[in-house]
Amino acid sequence: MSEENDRKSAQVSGDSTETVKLPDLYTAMAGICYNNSHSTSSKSDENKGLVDTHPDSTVTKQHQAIDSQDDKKSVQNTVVSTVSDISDSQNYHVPEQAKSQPPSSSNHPLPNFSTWDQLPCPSLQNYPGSQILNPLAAAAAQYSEYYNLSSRSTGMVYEDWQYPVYYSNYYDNPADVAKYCEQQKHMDVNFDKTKLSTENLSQDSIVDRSCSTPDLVLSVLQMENQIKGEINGKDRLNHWYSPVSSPDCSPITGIPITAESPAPSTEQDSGFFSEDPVSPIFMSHKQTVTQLEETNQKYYVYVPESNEDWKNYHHINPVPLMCSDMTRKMVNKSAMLSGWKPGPGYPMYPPEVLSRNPGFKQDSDNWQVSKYPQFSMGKGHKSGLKTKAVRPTRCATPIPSTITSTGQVQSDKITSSLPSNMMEAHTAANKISQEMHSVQALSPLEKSTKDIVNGFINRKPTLISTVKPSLPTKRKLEAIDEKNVKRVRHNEPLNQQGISVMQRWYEQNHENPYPSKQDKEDMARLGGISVTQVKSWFANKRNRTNNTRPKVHKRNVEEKLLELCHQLASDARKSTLDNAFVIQQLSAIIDEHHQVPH
DNA sequence: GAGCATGATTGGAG
DNA sequence: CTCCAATCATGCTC
Repeated sequence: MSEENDRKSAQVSGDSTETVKLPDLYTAMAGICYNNSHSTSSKSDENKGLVDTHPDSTVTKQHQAIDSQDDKKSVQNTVVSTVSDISDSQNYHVPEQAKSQPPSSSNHPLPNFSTWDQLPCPSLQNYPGSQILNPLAAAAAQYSEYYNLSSRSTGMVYEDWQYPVYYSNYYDNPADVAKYCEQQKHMDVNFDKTKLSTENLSQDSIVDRSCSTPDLVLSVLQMENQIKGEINGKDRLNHWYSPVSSPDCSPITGIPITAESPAPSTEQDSGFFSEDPVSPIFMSHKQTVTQLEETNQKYYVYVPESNEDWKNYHHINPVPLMCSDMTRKMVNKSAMLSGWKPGPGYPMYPPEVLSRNPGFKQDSDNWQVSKYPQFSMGKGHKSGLKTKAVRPTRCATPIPSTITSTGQVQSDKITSSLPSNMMEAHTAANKISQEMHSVQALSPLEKSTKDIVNGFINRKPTLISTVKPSLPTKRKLEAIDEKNVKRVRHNEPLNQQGISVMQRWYEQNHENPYPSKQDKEDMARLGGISVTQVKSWFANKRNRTNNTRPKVHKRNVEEKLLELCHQLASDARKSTLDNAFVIQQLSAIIDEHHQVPH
């Protein structure tokens, strides 16, 4: 690995001693793991065959207590690894004997469960000193495609990308599938409903939605494997992208989620491709309505208050079916070790239904924004028919009917512009949501959890659209519109990870603080910000530290002139300088000045 | 409210 | 396109 790669790896992995536990497949996919800094360092020999032992691998008494409660349940393998291991599939090693040597449940660091329903509600658990981390963030951060894809969401998203998520959210029973197919047929989008097979759905799945999110995820992973045949030789390429967007969830920084954490979906990384990796743990059948003072919008925030709620998590969880290749590897490996297989009851989508738009260039190693403009129209889609991406999540979904100010205008515009089927689904989602869940205040959760929840409640609103708001070209025009539209701040503070990444680079390159395009892209990716933000940050940084080329040169010229003046003053007493020498020195400085571009 | 820090934007230069 | 300087916009502190 090159030195640069080493550096990048170090940046991604953060503290090399940091321990991240992947409790199991399910929690991994939920983007949750626990980094327990207060735990004891006990790891029995029994587990050594299973885990990638690490000096900091830890087990808490609390975990053990939980474990003991679940001892009777079937044992799941637990993978404990360092972040760097997770970040690098090659290092993500699980010993061979793990397959034949199940862990001792008494030493199992986290709750055992073999099905989704057995996973205790995370928000009810109190892991002292634990932080919510997201190992997938680090893994996904290495894939520039993820970010590029997100950043080039210029307002139009090809319909292909909507189907998987859309379908999975709202049409998970045969009746819905049929309805959906009918709608598609009606829309004349050259839609072949046979591609949406329902044969795997049991008749009673209408009421028994037994397919959990992990089921779904692995279905997609299986599908991804099929798709992957189309793109042989493209190691970096993934058809699905990790639902990771909030850098502060990442073990890169180890920063826990707080009220200051950025919204999972921002203007810079459109929500569709970067679903909130954390909020799912707060989504369940309980909801609270919070009025955001700034926007006067109401948001539902789902908070699991019981294990029962948590069990029902997948009923409303719209985790996008996107994952990085690394995620796939991780999940597949975990699934393999646990012997877990996708459960019945969920339709398998053939690749052609979900494949990337045909405009995608497969033959280039440089998949860059500038080269490949936003999704071109391809076969199977009516020319000119593009739809705005809908963020089909019910986490923090604005309720248009209750919005009275700025946000309402925005939301209504978005929803009313949706295709009828999406509009219907969106409405239905909210309706179902309201029917299913009574509005009530947060119950007394553990303080840490409550704080985190409040963080989400108070975070910036997430538009249901991924469409990057089109800003007026003139700010003064914006001001005029302010009469009715409350301005959305354009200078949201950058996340700490992004700043630290750029700061580090700047300090290391103080003499030449001009990152290359690749450097900028790397920093953007690692920092979870856009390339534009990187550019802007460096421009401001250079300017405000008087480190721009013109300023540096001016300073150099001034210093040389000053030095010459000192020399003149000094040598005047000695009378050793003649006019010719002074002129020569001044000319040299002037010549140098003219050579430097401004 | 002033002062400051910071992020974004603008228009010009190259 | 990048870079720059100026400026705008916003939030924070006092």
